[in-house]
Amino acid sequence: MTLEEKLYNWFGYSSFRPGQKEIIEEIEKGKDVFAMLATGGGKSILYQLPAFTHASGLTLVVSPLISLMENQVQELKANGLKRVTSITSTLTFSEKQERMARLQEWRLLYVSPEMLNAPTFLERLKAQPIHLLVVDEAHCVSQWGHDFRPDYLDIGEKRLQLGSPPCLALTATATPTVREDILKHLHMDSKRTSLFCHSMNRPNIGLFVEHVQGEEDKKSRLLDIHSHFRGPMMIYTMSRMVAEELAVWLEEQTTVRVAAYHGGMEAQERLMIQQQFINGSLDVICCTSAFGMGINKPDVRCIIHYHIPADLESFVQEIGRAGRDGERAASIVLKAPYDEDRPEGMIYHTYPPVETIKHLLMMYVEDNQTAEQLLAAWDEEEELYGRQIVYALKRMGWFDSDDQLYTANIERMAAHLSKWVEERIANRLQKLAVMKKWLYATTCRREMLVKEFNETAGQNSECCDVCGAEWPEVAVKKDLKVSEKGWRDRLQQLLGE
DNA sequence: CGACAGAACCGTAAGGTTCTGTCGGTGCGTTACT
Repeated sequence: MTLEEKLYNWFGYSSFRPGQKEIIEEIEKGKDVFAMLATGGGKSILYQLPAFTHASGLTLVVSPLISLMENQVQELKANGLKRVTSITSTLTFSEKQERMARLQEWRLLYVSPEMLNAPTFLERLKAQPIHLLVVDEAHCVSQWGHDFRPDYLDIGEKRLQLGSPPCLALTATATPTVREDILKHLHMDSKRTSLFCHSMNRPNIGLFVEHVQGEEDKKSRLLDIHSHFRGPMMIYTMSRMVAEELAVWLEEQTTVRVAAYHGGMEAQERLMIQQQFINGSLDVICCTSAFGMGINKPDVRCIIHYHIPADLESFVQEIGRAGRDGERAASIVLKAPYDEDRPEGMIYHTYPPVETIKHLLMMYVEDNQTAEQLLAAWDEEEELYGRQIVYALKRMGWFDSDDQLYTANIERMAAHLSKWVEERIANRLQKLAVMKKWLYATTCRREMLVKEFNETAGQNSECCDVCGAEWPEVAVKKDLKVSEKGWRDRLQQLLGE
């Protein structure tokens, strides 16, 4: 059976999208593959097809968000592909046991890197031949792994323990440095890995940066932008509070249907807002970086950065959510003078101060605690610090087999940890510096952006403000809020006020 | 680390200056199988 026939029989598609077939062929040969494909470019079929059509074995997918896993599982099941599941913390203990007991039945299993790192789970998994290990959103290995979710850095080691199955790393955006980082941490041999890198450039998204004086200017520009674009928009801010305040303010000032979205909100509410935006019953989302992964809405016309992101990769990820339908769209950064220094505070805030490191190490010495006991002593706000430190210590090999810390040389450990923190901060400040440089670009912004990804810009229908481009004209839609309000009123009348 | 809001201070009062406290992103896991 040809690949096309398999595709039709199992998924009902009559042809592949550009680039898909070549990648699947490499996977079927058992090779390691790194694939950078534009979002919405059909990444999941790359491993789903081999997973179901291959004679035997399990395809293990490591995915960053539980909601993404659940979406995928639901979608496949709805298409009649039943031998797929996920194992996550949302399940009860017995549900987890039940799904693990049926490992040989599943063709496709979705898990988080943290779950993969759980010893009991890994032991069960080792008994099962793994046909392919997929790392979805692989940029998270580099972007989140080094401090926020350290388990990401262990996927490569777990891969070895699972008998080194072939590995497929998937992402939409990765700079050359991030790419190398991913290959290194997943133990993919760069000489023997097939690389498929489609351009990250999105020619239909115009790039604009506006240097404004302060909050008032930003807000008045928001109104201008809103009345120009009309269509669905996303507004990124750096704080949860600002996201909420902006949503309220826009609601008062305009007729737009708007909601806030950030990581501090209830999961159910987040899900609801996400769906309302996707199905068109919300026009604008004021959000933090929590919003976006897995959002595949074709007609987003404008991405506004009310605050600047801390690096260009995040920026590219975020603006990439505009214009998926190929129609004209825009990225607009509103930058006030002090904005460029804002992320710096956040970067420092992420890592434990040197005194904290020493304090933690002294606690180890005095109480002779294990890593787990020590982590339990940290309160929630400091949990991240505690985890970073414990993780760094583990990496440096300073725990014995009983999870006890070697306490021979605390001063030396503290020095090493401080150096590690300094390097992380320096690394992120460096990335921020590139972001700042881009904001002050005096030559074509697109050229500069794609150059960071080792590409050239080529033909673009929209360019940037430096090149003299204007906001793209987009089809003006009807004023949605008015009809929505009418609908609400009618419903209220039906319900008897 | 650093921006900002609000309180405290100065004092003819009013409004300006200084001080203090608060705020700042992304998510997973967490229980025990016979």
